[in-house]
Amino acid sequence: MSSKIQLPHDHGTEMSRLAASLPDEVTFLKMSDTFQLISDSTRLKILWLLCHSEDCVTNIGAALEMSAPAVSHHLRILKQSGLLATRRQGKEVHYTLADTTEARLVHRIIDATFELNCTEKCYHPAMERL
Amino acid sequence: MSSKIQLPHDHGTEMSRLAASLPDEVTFLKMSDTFQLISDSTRLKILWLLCHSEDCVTNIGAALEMSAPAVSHHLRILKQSGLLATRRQGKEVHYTLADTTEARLVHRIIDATFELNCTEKCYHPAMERL
DNA sequence: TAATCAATTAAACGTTTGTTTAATTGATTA
DNA sequence: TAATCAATTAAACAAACGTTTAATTGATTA
Repeated sequence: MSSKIQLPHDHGTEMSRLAASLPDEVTFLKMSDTFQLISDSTRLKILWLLCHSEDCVTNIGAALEMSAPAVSHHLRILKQSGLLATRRQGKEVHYTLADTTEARLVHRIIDATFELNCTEKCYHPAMERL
Repeated sequence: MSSKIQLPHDHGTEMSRLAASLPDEVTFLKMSDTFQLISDSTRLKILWLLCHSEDCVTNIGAALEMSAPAVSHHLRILKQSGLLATRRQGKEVHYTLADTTEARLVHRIIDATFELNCTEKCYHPAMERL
């Protein structure tokens, strides 16, 4: 039998059992941080592009009609969070989606949200979970 | 043949084709707004609870060990966004997940994120898409 | 109708966020 | 090495956010 937590009111719901099995604080913080990354429309656009291609800062800025510093600012946030990886190519820095579980989760969420059909190139076993 | 957008650099990527089929601004704003709702750990906890039960403000506050005004503030945001619905039960107000496509998308995202197994009770055809 | 409990609202506060402009660093090539 | 192009960093600023405390509204019941 699973444990319960005593609540002020008893409405016969699952709430007291749910409260007892609430994931811990750190998990909620990590997950809300991930959602925070895609809660800005500029970052969502950048990720939408990088889920299906890769390119330099200048091209990403041109595609979104945004200034280089503005794009760079968001790319830095996304890279620091571990969602993006970079590769220097001469004068340019090419950004790609990172090869991590978190990045694949975000990829899946974006695909589902925009109802894209992802090609085989995008397929990855860890993405099955969403 | 799909159209392209002229970019400053040509790296032979899909970027110029992607840029031409970028979803419109309003779509990105709507979707980032949805993610903004789950980018706060308190709201994520509330939604995690309400994805699988329903209850009054007092019980939700007790489950999360938070003050009534703080919980009420977030419930208002979630209700105004259309993610939650309410039902007055005497002195209490019971909150439930709304019966909308957006709410089902959020439900799916949360389940996938926390790797919950959703029971039949949670099943809904529109959720198949994620 | 007075008291009580539940929920919401309002005001205030400090914090975080995203953009802009300007300056700087990194790498290539004329 | 001087010039050029790409990218980043820094400072400044307004706007948005989440919590707290205190006051208020809504509904029930003694």
